[in-house]
Amino acid sequence: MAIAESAPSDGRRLRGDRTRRAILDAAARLASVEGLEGLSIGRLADHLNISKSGLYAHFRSKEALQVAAIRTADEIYTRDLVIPAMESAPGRDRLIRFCDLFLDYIRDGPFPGGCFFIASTIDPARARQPVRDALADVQSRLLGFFEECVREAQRSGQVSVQLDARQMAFAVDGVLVGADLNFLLFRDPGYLELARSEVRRLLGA
Amino acid sequence: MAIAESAPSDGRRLRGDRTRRAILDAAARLASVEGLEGLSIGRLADHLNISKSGLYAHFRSKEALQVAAIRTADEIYTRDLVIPAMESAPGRDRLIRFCDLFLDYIRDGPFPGGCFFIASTIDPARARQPVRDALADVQSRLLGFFEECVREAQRSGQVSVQLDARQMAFAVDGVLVGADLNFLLFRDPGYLELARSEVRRLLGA
DNA sequence: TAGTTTACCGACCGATCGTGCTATCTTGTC
DNA sequence: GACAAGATAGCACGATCGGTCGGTAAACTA
Repeated sequence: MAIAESAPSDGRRLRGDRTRRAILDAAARLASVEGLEGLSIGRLADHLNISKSGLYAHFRSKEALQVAAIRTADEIYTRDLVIPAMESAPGRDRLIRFCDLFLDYIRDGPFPGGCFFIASTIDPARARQPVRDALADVQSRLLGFFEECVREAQRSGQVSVQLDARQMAFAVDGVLVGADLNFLLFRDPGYLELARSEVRRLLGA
Repeated sequence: MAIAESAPSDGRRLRGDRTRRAILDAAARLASVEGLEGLSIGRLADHLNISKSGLYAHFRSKEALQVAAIRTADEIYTRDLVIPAMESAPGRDRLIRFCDLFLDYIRDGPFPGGCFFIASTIDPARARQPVRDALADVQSRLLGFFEECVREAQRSGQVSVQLDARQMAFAVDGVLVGADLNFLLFRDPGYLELARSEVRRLLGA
């Protein structure tokens, strides 16, 4: 719904949609390395072998491109991490599965600069409000997902009800963020394994 | 040792040293917002009311400025966080004290963009090797400090010896990084309090 | 076939980037 | 007072930034 709403018979729009998708995929990948602000229109166009003005025909401003890239990254993470994690049982298993997938994704996923959202969250001090809002929205939903997993795990007795579910969700988020940053800095996958152990320890598994 | 090694009687060098220090302080502050790469010589000079070339006379390249800014930030953190934390008893108390000081620093400290090093660690994908190395060195020492605190806490029986000290240090680092990022994104000090509780919970206090 | 819509391009704009070169002050030594 | 050293400024460079404009080719509609 977000991107394609044209008549499928129109070859012009089909071509445009394909281009737009290619731009957004590349933008999300590049932004994980350069950050959302550091992402430059010129370099992005070069990388796609199209002209800057051709790219600009699809997004009226850099800000519009940034917001669309955030939505694209969100869709990619949902497709590759959230939905597969949903196949695991609700609660602890699901949360651990998500974390494992995320840690794999840092090393082998399509984002060469580590997690797209962590790279983008640093920039927002400079970013304009719509960009900040889009990022905050994604992060809210992520923390909510974690918290719901913890609550479900508490309902089923896997995790002590003494623990604050919100705080546990925050702790898990911290482990993943720490893994991303330390792996980026040291290029040492050991931190990903450390994170894997720590998530299990946190959840008493 | 790092900066001033001139004869204290020479007014010329005194003036230069004062300027250099002012540049580095402002650079560290600005870099916490813009990142080390996003930090621009022109804006930095404007902010200090000096000319770009006047600034450039002190640092032969942007890279040299970046590395010097990292060293400066390191000194600031050592002065304001590490040394005060050293007044607390070794082990758990010292680590908790450091974390509390760090979380206060995010909100009220001299770095308006949150922790300087977290903001800078995102960029290094783009950064040149000397910059990466300087950042990795600081982070190594931080994790080492955490780990030593945990080990000492284990020696004195405050923390179970069953736990992996390296993993605990990593977990504490993750909580602090998560607090910084979530506070930056949501501008909600609640995440700092959440981090405070979580550090205590991790260390069994 | 004529006219319209859409995708895309080349050329260009003003601003800013990092970085040099050449003065010009100020402060020191003799 | 002559001279050197160091701090700082003025100016300009090539490159790149985000962004605009007029135009062309292709695809659709009538």
